[in-house]
Amino acid sequence: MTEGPAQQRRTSLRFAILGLLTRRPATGYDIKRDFDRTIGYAWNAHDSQIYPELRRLEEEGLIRPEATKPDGRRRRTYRVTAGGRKRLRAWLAAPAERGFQRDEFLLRLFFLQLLTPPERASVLRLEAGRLEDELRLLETVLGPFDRSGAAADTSHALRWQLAAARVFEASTRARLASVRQLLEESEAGG
Amino acid sequence: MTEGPAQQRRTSLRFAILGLLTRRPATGYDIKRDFDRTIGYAWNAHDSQIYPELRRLEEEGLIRPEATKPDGRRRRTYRVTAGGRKRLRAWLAAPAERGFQRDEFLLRLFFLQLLTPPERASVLRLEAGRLEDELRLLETVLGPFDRSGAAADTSHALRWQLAAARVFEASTRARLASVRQLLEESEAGG
DNA sequence: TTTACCATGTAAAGAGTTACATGATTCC
DNA sequence: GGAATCATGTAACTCTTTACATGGTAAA
Repeated sequence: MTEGPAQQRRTSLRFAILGLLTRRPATGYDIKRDFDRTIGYAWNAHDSQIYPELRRLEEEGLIRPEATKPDGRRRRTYRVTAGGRKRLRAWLAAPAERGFQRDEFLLRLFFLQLLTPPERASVLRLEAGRLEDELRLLETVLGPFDRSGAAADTSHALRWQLAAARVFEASTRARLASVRQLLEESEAGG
Repeated sequence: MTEGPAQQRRTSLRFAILGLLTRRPATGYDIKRDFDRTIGYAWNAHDSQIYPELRRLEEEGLIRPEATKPDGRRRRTYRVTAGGRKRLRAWLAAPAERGFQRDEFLLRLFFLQLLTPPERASVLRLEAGRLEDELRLLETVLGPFDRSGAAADTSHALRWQLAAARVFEASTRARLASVRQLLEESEAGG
């Protein structure tokens, strides 16, 4: 009973990193940028979380560093191993674990009664602005590829990346519409 | 420079708790249930997080325990203080801090290319089912009050609680529609 | 030469989850 | 008498953020 089996890491961060590494070998720095530029709307992490996770993944044999040319520059470029790919696929196919949802805006909205009408309108306007910013940012992510073309070609490697962005876009737009409607109602009758 | 000012707590948990306590005095146990029954789709916490937070809120004077009747039963019922209300209102009116979004399903979707077509369909079906469950659960939350009536009366205290649920519902439905469409495309052409 | 970008970390603390532990009351 | 519910916590661990720290390379 004193047995201490390695605790299972449940986080998605490691799988996000493994996934990005299937696209190309990369350094920790590259991975951070790839988050920002491609999948940041769904997952992201700070450098200080990425580097230790890379070390753990290496220790577990899920990734390995490329042979480094001694150019005097400190740099580790990683690749996914066969074992890493296997683990990633297993995670992708597994049902998502159910945890609590956390949504700070909805929490505020729930208690908005406690503010004055002008304060309420301000909160709603801020959220609408934030959602608009997100949609604008998403356009930059979607820019690189031709949207309709990639969507039609079902065998295209970018199809699912595009699909993820589209799902995010759709729910963000729905939310923006709801918030705008609340704002109108609030300015008219509240 | 050795000064150690109390670290600011950035979490929304304390405000969720303060908010619930504006609705009625409650024990930690009550608060847990209120989360589950009212605002759980937007914020929630385990007992083991709620009890220590209640202690901290009490220490900071934001809530206070009611005088306990000595009925032999260990129980602390809390109320919000004037200071607590003030802090809650300040948080409600403040712009939300921008952090990273985290969405495990979108992360999976982004890398779905790595699975076989039947595995992909399975992942999509699971997510559709999960979203349907969420909508069904939301109906239970919305049941207690007459929806159209509460929405029309802009001065009603429940109006904003209903609004929060409606925004959540709208974005969940949009997401479900997107996922179903991907499923159809995937079953037809993939 | 200085600014922007490339590159990698450690330390400390806060936030959240899981497992464990205890005991009273109420309803059947 | 047993099960469900009420009620409160501690310990250990994992996950995430913030602050700090360092140094190389490339372009203007």
